[in-house]
Amino acid sequence: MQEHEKLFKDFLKAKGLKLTLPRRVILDTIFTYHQHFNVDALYDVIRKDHQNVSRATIYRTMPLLVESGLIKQSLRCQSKDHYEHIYGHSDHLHFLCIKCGNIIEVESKEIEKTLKKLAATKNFDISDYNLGAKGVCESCQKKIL
Amino acid sequence: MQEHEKLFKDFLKAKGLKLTLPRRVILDTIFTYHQHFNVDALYDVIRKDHQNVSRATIYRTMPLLVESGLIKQSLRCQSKDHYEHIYGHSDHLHFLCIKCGNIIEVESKEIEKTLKKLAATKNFDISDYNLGAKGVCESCQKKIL
DNA sequence: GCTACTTTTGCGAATGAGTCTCAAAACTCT
DNA sequence: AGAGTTTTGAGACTCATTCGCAAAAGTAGC
Repeated sequence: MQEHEKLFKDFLKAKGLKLTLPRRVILDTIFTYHQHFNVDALYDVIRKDHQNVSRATIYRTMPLLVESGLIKQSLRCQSKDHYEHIYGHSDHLHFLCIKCGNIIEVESKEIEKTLKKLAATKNFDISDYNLGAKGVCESCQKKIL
Repeated sequence: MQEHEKLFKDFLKAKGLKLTLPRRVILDTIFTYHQHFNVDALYDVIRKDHQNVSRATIYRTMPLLVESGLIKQSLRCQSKDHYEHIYGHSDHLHFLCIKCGNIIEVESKEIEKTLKKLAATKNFDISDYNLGAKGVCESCQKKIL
């Protein structure tokens, strides 16, 4: 059993829940194929090998994965919630290109530090960051429109 | 005509569009009553005095207001898009309390500066920031669960 | 102010991501 | 294997947001 499976299993167990086959398939698929993803795309990938995992189950599993700390909710894009890995990935922020939809990831230690400092001044207990910007990426700027 | 009306009118004109009565009502209501708001709440307020402004028109006007730079899209909360003023408000970031739903606003010059610097290294042309964190606010931390 | 033209509006229908229900299936423990 | 719980898939459902359309309102030129 891989590391992330073990973590998820422990998390579930602590809540009296089970690491079932569909949950395992979802978790493994996420950690095999995807960086950023949304449920729809995930569903398509999963369906290739497992025709019997339903959308509902994926939707039901996402909050568990988020709560477990393995993934987090990320940008909302084209009216869909997106997710990204946390486990095994260092904090970073996103630049979302509004022309091509690509996401550029950038290390963000400094911003993170500042944010924590600010939160401390307000006695706010941060559970999750959301840092980024929308704009136009380098290659889209070069395209003549 | 108030300042923000003039700005919006000029913006619309430049696009060959018109500052109609419904658009004016929407704009004025936003700038009179609201800091953060969502379309639903805005609709209720507007309806008190103007029974003939439809939801569809509000939905259609929001992107124009965003594009004009008067307001921006903000946190998404309870499955609803939220908006906030920009015109007349300095940049700030949000701490959203996941217990009580309150939003704490904090000045963020420093983070902004860092973000701009990072964007510059990637040649990314920022049009809109999105900075914030979720967590638990001071008073909710004190509540015993 | 009136005409001709374009944009806008309100209404209700449509869309679509995400949630819920429920009976059947899968786990877990003994 | 059986009892008791949690999960699941399928499809119905919700509800924010968008769309289509015919009527209404703005605008520019007379």
